[in-house]
Amino acid sequence: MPARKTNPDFMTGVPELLILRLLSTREMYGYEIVQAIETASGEAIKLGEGVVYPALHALEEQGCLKSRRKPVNGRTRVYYIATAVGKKRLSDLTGEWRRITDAVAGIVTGAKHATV
Amino acid sequence: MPARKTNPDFMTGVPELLILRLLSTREMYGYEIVQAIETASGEAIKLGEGVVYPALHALEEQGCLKSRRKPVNGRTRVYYIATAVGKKRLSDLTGEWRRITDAVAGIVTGAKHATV
DNA sequence: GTATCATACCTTACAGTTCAAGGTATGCAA
DNA sequence: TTGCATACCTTGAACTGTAAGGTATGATAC
Repeated sequence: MPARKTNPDFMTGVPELLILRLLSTREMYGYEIVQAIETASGEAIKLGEGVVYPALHALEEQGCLKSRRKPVNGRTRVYYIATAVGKKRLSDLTGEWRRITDAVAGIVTGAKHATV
Repeated sequence: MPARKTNPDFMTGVPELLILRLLSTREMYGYEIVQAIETASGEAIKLGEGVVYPALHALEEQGCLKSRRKPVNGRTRVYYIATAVGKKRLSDLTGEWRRITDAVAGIVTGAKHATV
């Protein structure tokens, strides 16, 4: 009852942003993304597979990603990469992310907003 | 149907953080907080009353805030201010906020994490 | 030969959050 | 007396991430 949060602070929308960012450069598969984010964030962000797979499916359905199956060592991987739509989306999301975080930083840092 | 979002990106936990920040310095009332955040954020962040009032009540119940009723011009306002517990909470939240946003910035900016 | 682990994909139940929209009531201006 | 800004509050809806589970393969260890 000490307020157990299932949707942790400051994480909403972050998975989508990071996934689009990673896939805007090169082709990757789900399991790889999970670990890439963990590594690239210095362990600060760990996305479960329950976040990544549904996100990939949703993004593909929206036309932001396209996928292809590729057999590797007898095992099949599903590789995703961002489409033009996905890159546009990434650009929009990045701008939104900056807008919000800059605004929050301004207030939290006490910089108020100038001699008000 | 184009994916209407009710829980906008990057806003989870932000109201709590901002409210605690404002009330860590001086006493304020709900309606005032709504407008203060709008102004201080340069219109970037606008919290509805449906977000602020429930948040105030929850924070008070958790011991993070304390309130007192104060009549002003025949109208009654409920002023809130952060307690020691609330300041501790603010400190924790701020740290968490930095951790997440720094990590995201690192990836989005393409700085990956090489050569850190 | 079989137990276990890492890989690799996937789904579901749950809980918490914000938003939008509504509701009450006062004081002041037109 | 109509309307608006103030000032408080609640409810329903929708979305999101988490945790936990489920399937199946290949490699490693015993």
